[in-house]
Amino acid sequence: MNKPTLLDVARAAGVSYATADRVLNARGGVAEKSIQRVQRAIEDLGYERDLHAANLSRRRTYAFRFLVPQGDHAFFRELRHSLEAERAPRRSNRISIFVQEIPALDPEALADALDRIQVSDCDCLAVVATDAPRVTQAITRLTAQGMPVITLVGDAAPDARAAYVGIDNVMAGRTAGRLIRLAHTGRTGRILPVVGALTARDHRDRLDGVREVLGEPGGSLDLMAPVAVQDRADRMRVEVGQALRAAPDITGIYSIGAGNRALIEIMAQLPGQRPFVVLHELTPVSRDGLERGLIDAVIDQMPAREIAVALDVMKALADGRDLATAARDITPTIYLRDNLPVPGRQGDTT
Amino acid sequence: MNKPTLLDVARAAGVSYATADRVLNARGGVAEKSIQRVQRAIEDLGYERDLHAANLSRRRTYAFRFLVPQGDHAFFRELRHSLEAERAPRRSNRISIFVQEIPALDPEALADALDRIQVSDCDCLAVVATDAPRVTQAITRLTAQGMPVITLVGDAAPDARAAYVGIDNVMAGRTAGRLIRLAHTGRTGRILPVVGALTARDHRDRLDGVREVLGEPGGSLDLMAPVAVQDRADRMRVEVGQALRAAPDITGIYSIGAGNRALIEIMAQLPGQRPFVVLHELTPVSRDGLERGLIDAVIDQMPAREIAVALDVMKALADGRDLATAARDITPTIYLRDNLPVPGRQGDTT
DNA sequence: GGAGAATTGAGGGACGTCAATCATTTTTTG
DNA sequence: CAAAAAATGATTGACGTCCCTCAATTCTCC
Repeated sequence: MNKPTLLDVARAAGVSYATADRVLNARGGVAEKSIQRVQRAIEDLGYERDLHAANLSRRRTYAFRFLVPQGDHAFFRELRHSLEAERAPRRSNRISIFVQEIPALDPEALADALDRIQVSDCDCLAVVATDAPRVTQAITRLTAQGMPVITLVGDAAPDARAAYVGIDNVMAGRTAGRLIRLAHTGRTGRILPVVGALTARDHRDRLDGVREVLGEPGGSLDLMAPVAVQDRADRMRVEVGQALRAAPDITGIYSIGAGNRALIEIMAQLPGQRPFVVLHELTPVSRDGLERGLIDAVIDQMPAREIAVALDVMKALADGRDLATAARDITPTIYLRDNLPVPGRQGDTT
Repeated sequence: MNKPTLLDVARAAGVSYATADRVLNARGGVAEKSIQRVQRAIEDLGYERDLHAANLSRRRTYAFRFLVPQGDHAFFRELRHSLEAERAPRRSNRISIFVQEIPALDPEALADALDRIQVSDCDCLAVVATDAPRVTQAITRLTAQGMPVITLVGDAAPDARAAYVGIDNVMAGRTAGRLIRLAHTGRTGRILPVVGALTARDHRDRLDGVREVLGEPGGSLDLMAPVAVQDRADRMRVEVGQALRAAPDITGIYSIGAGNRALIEIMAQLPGQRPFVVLHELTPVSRDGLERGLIDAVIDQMPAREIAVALDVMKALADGRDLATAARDITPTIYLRDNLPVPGRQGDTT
């Protein structure tokens, strides 16, 4: 009735505990036919090793390291905050979380940090990656040396990293595009895309996505040339203000990056019917914008959930478990003013 | 450096292991000043009991029971499927899941089932509740007898149950309303709400939600009287077909319950510009409708996530942990054709 | 100061696994 | 067939906790 133990397996296989243990842990020195019998017994009894007892016995702990960008951008601040929030509950599951902050938007600095990582430093590494040659190379090295590496939020080295946890930015852009189309049902319009910089892969992907959807047949929307604001509110204020004066017939704005505080302020001051606005990341600022009706939709990648999923995936990797059983799908989530989560915690697990 | 053990605590407190153990597990027979010193040491060292070792030692297993409605409605089928999917991974964490199917839409049958549950049957109970007096009474009894009860998907006995895991249906209705408003930017329209039955609390809530939003100032949408189709596709086909013939100027349909296969078929056959359609629950049928562009948005309560969250909450309750640390917020999620999750698993944890 | 009660210490046997050691049995090989 | 090699069995002490017993110490109160 109860879960079978390894002793049950040994008895069922007609071998000693020691032999069953040798098979289970692949210690070698076991005759082929004994291996068969033990595996047969494991099958028959539905034996599963008690991971907790095993970890207890071998004093195993899990050391997981995260390389995340520095800086005060709301998204990464939230990401780091979620990591801190997971620290205590995970700790009681023998998981230690190490967070290392890396200069943002600097592939070389990231590669340097990756190069300094030793296999002995941790059991699994998660890195907010930028797809640069040296980064790919460093990830490949770590993987080759036996350390599982996952990419978080941004992907790189798709052949080497064990998994990517994050949204598909083309999908996110398409989702924004769909919302914009919805809001233009039965009318034409001009849409202004605002990016941080077109050199950023994620921004290009989102732009591609929105372009795909707006270009679908049946639409009559004019996607303007993107304005780049370096993720800065001051640039946003200037550039978007200028664009709106130059083209007062703008009916929609898709802000792909950061600096949205200024965008929301502009909307607050705009006389008459404001354009339809979609932007990314649920932050205190964007939440406030939604609640005050100054913007229409926020596309969020749920950083807390990303961290939770990343930790689950890392645990699975460290245990040598099959990744298929770990959910790692993160879908861009749409927030309108009516389905905002309660400000507290959401998406974490224990 | 390593996590302190109870032996470390005992030493730090200047007492024996036995005394520290007596304090930790409140076995009594300890002098007040010793209690103080041990608690002090626990604080100082940041000691946390190793739950896995403790469970191992006391052979603790968790028995969680779920009362879910029978029937082949896609949502509950998905809910039951998610429960099955969680069975194996949870089992290896000493959690046994028992699922008991209850006649759907039958508060009396549910109350009967609840009445038959003994405290010894399980460590925590999750029930898809209907807010009926006998149900409330049964939940109150179980709680009083010391079994934590949570409500799932549907709430009842808010004073007695330990937590509710599920979406806020008013919020879901509001979200639908917001989407409908978005899709009617700059134009007027008539919206047809379709419910299963107005006796169902969740349907009423959703209807209230959509009414709230459509009634907000600045709108010019006419919310028609709801049509009831008993969650059945055949009724849906008849009723909605009739409504569309009677009022060809319908510009939006909000389907609050089930039977959407027929709704999608109707949309496929409609000549010209079809109405804007929002419905609930991501199922193979609704997913297909989205992908084929026959409907516009699906509001989903993410059953897999609900189950995962419910299990986490139940574990926390069974361990006597603080519920605050368990995320239990489920927000209605919006799916458009562009942010559909990969059909496989999503939202589960291990 | 002494009896009785309260408190404390010491220890042991679980729980299921790991990672050893050492002795014994079986198989292989020349 | 004997010696060497391979395989197996038996056993042990962790890991951190629970739960129990028994004895020793300290305290309380008359």
